[in-house]
Amino acid sequence: MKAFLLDIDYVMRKNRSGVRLLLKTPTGKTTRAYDYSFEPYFLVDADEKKTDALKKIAGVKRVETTERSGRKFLKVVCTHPSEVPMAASAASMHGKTYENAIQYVRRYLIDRKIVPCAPLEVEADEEGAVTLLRPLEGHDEMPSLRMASFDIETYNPTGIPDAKKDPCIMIGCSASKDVLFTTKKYPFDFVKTVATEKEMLEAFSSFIREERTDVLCTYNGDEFDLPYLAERAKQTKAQLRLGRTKAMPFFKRLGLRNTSRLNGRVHFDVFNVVSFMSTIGALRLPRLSLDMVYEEVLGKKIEDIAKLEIWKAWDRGDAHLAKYCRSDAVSCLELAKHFLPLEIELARVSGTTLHDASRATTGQLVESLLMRRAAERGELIPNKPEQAEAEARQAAPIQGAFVKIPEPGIYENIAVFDFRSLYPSIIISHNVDPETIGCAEGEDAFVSPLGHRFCKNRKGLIPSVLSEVLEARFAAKKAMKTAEGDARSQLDARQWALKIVANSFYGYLLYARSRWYSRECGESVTAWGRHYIQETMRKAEEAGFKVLYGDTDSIMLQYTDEKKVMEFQKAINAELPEKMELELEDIYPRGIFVAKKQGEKGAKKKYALINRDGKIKIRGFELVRRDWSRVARRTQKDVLEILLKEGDVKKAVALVRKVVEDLRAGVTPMEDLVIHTQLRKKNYEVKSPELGAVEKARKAGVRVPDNSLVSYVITKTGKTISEKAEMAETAKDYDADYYVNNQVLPAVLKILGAFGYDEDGIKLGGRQKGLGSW
DNA sequence: GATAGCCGGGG
DNA sequence: GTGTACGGCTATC
Repeated sequence: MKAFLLDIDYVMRKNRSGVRLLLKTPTGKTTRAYDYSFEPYFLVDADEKKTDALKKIAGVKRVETTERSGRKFLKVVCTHPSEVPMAASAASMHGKTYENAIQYVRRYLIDRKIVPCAPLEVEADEEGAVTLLRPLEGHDEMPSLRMASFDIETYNPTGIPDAKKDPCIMIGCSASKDVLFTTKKYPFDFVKTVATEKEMLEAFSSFIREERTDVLCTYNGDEFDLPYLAERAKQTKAQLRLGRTKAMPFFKRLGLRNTSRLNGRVHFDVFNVVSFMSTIGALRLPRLSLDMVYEEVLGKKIEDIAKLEIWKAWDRGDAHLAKYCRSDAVSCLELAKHFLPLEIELARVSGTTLHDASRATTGQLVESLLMRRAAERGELIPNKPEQAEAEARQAAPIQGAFVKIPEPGIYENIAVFDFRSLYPSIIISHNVDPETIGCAEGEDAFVSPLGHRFCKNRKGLIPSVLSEVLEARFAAKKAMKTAEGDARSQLDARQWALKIVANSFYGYLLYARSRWYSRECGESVTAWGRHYIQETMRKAEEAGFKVLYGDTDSIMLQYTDEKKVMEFQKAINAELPEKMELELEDIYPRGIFVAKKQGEKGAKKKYALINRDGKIKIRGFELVRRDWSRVARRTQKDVLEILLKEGDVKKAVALVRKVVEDLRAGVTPMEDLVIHTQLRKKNYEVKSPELGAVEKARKAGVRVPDNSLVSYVITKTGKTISEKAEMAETAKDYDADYYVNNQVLPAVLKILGAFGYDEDGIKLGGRQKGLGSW
């Protein structure tokens, strides 16, 4: 039969080790298969004479010879995966050990050439034991998966929920239908009322089973919902059977995070995906809360409730709570559906399971792919570095990219160029690889600006795999042009996944825990990068452009004649090595560059541009922070818009003055003045404003838990700021001076400082020192 | 400006 | 369970 691998785990049955495959057939059936035929092993770099000594090590079943990278190694086969670490450690006295720190399941996937989420041919006997398993060609789409999501609410009046004592009060689910399990009655069809918490956990488990869920989605279920429910099940003696067996959720540490796995279903934690998107810059948000992410990604608002009000709403029997809980489950499922195609493609590109791919860092994705390809090429997979080595690598930074610092100010007619995939194209064009470096003098080589020599005669693993990735992306983008509907969106997800992986290779060369770390390769890449961008800038100046700014792989030029822009691009591309290309990103009628700090000269990485469609592109500015009042945030945004759309600095200053006047006149609405800060344990020597506000509230008998998100206003009463701070609900007036001097002015000075304005200048409306022509 | 230490998401 | 792994921001000197 044809099938797709949804998940795989290790099993031991009748003292035999093997893997359990979770498979999805094209007809939509989800099924299981077992394979006990794969033996764990590791390699030793030692002479055959050591065979007998190695055989005597506990757990060793057999010793064979094998070849890697054209050299002989001893292959030590163990009976069980769990014996490998001890056996490898014992074997290390006979020779250096390799490929011993590769998880059994991963080794299985590599050696059997099985790619998760990609088509396979499987044959199994009646008991599910695999008799044939091989990969099939092609990029067939995964059959559609049955998805469900859930979100829990807890009763925690004393602060952060404690699963040992605070009960779970609601479980909202979204699948083929929305159902909410709780112990109170609510006037909604989607609510299922049960008698006890125990019954709630069990009814929820049944629901997930009845839905025959393949992918169970959560938002931070790895660290919150699933461990919490597991503990509640323990406390209430409930059967929490969320998998396809009787087993409880399975918890495991993955680096510094916990993961929660289910038996026979994929636990898809959307928060992991979202934080990954945030770290690669595909999602730019100051906070990754479910409501903010939902609004940013899908453009829809969520039912909202203050977290601290949940227990009160429960006590009151407020029906709003049920709606809120459901909407969290619904939005979680929608986000999961939005990101799943990309994660499936990342799993296919990297060769890791959906579970692992959706929790992987970029380095892990690249490493998985390289390990696979190295094995296919018969090359030795290098070891991970020892702790000391990793620390030494981390402590030795290399010279990075070139940045041309711009003159702060406002500019018109800007053409922005980017080198397409600069670092990947440098790696490929110059055969940058830890194995090709160090080419002998006289041999044909690419020589980096730092003098490192990369042999041309054999193509390295890294450039080979990277060109394969870029070519696959090119093919996917080409196929997209004629594809429609689902096929098109699958191709789009695929090209995006390939882009993410391609862009991670350079970082992987310098990642401290990389198996293929090479400082020399990394610094050669940036050196070539600096060379190409500087050469291009020099040529731009020769061609009569003003080079405003440049950073790593992008160049911003000010032009007088638009026709020259395309001519310049053509001329540059004619001289670049094959695979390298300068692209015109966009034309911007206006842009501003801002100094990093007041007084600091440069404006590194801090700019805002507006294109011909009026779309604003902002880089490097502090994102909207919750601990700024709305009046400060809004004024900053308005100033930026006036500058970009109208190019009128005076008008921007006038707007700020109006805001200042309103504040002084006391007509600014109170809700624009609220500052939100998370209450944290602090030393009481320096009292923070939020702590001042909380202490006052507590004195008045209001219960404010530790770690609350506190909303306060700075009032007129008191001497210090913390004395003046008062909870937003009870604040009657506000301190205009504070809002002018500590909120609005600092926010706008980040921008207007670039135009020579200082605090007094804005207040008085006059221009300051050395202004340009605007 | 360096560096140590904290925190994310969840209720 | 062959593995024990992050990175950005802030406070503080």
